[in-house]
Amino acid sequence: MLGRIGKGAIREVSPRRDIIHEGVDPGAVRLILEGWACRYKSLPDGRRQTLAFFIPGDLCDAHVYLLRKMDHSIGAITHLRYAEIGREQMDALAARYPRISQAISWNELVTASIQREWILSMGQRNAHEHLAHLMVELFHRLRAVGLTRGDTCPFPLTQNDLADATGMTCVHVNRVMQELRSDGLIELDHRELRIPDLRRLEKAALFNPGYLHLDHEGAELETSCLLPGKQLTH
Amino acid sequence: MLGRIGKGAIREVSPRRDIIHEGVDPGAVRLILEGWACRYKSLPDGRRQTLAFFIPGDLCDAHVYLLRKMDHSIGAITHLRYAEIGREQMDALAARYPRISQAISWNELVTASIQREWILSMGQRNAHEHLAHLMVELFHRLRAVGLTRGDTCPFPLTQNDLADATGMTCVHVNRVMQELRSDGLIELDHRELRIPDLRRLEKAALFNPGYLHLDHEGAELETSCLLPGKQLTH
DNA sequence: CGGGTAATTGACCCGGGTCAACAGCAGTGG
DNA sequence: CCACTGCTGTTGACCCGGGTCAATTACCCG
Repeated sequence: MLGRIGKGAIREVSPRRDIIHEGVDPGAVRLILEGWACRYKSLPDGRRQTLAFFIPGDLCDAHVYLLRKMDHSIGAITHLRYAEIGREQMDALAARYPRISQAISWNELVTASIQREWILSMGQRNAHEHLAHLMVELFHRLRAVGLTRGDTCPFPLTQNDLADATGMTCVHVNRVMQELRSDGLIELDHRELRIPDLRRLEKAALFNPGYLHLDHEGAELETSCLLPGKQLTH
Repeated sequence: MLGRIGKGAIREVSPRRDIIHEGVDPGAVRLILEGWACRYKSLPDGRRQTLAFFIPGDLCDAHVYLLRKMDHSIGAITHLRYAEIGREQMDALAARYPRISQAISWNELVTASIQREWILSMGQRNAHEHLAHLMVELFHRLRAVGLTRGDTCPFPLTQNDLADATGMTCVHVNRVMQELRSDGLIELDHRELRIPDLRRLEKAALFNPGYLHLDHEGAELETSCLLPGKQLTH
């Protein structure tokens, strides 16, 4: 039923297009249905930092509409399909289906937790650990919404995207990725990532799954339940 | 009246003590009444990263009680006085005073926004810009809760604290701070920070105040309204 | 075939890390 | 009063992870 409510405001954008820009009034919440996007900020001189990646099932800032101005931008990485849910609609949904409101709060908490782990990565992990960590994180998140097949998952990020996200140069990303490959930790081909031995990559990344809170009692509450094909039992 | 409700659970800890540790069940929300604290994470080999600083009026993760386990720790920096507000109490408050619930949501959003700005700092700002930015941010936040006097504010952080927060070495923090001082951008003495020319420091920090959302229509909704001496008009 | 994006490589450089010693205090216990 | 300890700040010498610059090589895709 959620699907139907949202259907009035389904939008699509092409790769590398912004869907909302810093400084404007957010107005609505966005739910990613298909494709990847990213949240980013930039400095006046052009330096740019990716703050988060969004995959299907992710909500772009459920509560931002409380704020007057976006403090960051959101851009499509691949071709993107998303639902735009207006403020009133959102409030109505929350009031009507308490589980949705719960799911959203939970989603926000996990998002914040991921942001914190990114700060840890940027401050303390070296380039190898950082990139490895990023890939492990994305693999787990993709798996949670059923977008992996065995030990492989889609991976549309360019080395430039990885550079923006880690604060490194794409030249250095390239060199480190080559080492990860030659160490047999990852295989990357045609935008498909294969992780032959997840445990080994996790160890190399100093990965501790706790921050993703995948074990939560309300795991089935994930906003992925808003994705098409799922039913809310209310 | 808030004050009274909280009064049953006012606690104190000495400097450098943890008030809650990664892995445990949070159970309650904490409201800082006096002193500074920090949120931090560490890697198994001891590398440590500060994720946020808390000053009076700050709420430590209003919604964390939805999660089973803390994914980070919170430690006192100075002597600290805080209120512990249990889950039921929190829910009761939120139900009774809608403005409080609003204030909390707003606080969470700002906290997340600050985390994002930190990622930007870590990834794109150099050491000078990063440290300058951190000081400007803290100054603004302290001013918003009335803890500045003119161009000065308390500043209990050691160079080690700054190193943990910025991902630099305390040796390098030292050198950069000396340059900021010799450039006349800051004066720091006896844990008191003076910023002779805020605009100039902000420029050096590439500071853009938007992310703090200080101009929000509900600025008076800040959780600082939970601090003693303030009345809720409901 | 041409143009554009993404990946790769090499040579060189620099911001910031590492290691180690030392100075200034405040507290503390004798 | 003083020796001792521990924390914070400071300094110097040296090193390295990762950045910079620039050229080259795949790939698409129309």
